[in-house]
Amino acid sequence: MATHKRAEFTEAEQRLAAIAKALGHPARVAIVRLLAQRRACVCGELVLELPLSQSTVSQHLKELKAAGLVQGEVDGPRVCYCLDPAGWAVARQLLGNLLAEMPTSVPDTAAVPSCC
Amino acid sequence: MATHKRAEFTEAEQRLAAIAKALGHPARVAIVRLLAQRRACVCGELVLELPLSQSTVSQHLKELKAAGLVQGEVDGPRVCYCLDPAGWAVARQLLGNLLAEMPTSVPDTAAVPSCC
DNA sequence: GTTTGCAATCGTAAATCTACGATAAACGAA
DNA sequence: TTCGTTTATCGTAGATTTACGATTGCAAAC
Repeated sequence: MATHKRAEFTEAEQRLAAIAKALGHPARVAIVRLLAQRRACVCGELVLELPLSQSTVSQHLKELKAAGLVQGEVDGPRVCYCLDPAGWAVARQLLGNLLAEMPTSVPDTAAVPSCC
Repeated sequence: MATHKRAEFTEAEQRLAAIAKALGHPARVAIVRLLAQRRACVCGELVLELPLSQSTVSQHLKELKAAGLVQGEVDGPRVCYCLDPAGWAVARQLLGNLLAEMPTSVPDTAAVPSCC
């Protein structure tokens, strides 16, 4: 039965979860890092940098695109992938909000309430 | 054949991906938010607040615990769940590092290199 | 038009995730 | 000890994810 009950949650919760999920795989973290370091479209070079096949990398890129973190533009025979600043602005916003709500350090007594 | 090639990636990449993955579901985002808002252990109250069954909530809590974001202490017949400040410190660090590397705004020309 | 090279998609397989009900375990209270 | 409450775990089912090779599609080059 599964079939996700995602619809039962907030729009913001789903958006944040989608972004987090996109970053929830080491390969995709590595990809966005590579794209950021080069500050350029790495196209198929990603395949050379990663221990994955071309089709798998393409799939990961598709997910990052779906999450709005990466853009792909056709550039002749190859495809230029860039980070999408707008998507990262949303990510920064949502993740920042979440982190701001979370306990900041161990001596924060508020995180360990009396009932414990 | 799949079986994840996670071992091929950096320790930091895997750690970050694991944290992101834990936050990659709306229910788990909702859970940590609930725990933060109450700043208390909500135990089985979470089940009342969420559109999920008790066993499913328990499973999500298990994953959050595995990611180090949540702690559970037995408190008599019930279990007290609290956010783990240490885990969130790591999350803040790793996510902060990543976000710092990413493009900050649309007019950042560096994010759209010449080859595009 | 044909070939070449790169990337997306298809098909496949195994593993994992999501979700639930049912059951078991742990604890306090009666 | 027995009962009720609370939570974890087991078993199950379907969907999704991860990964790969093979194929297709597309644009430039020949």
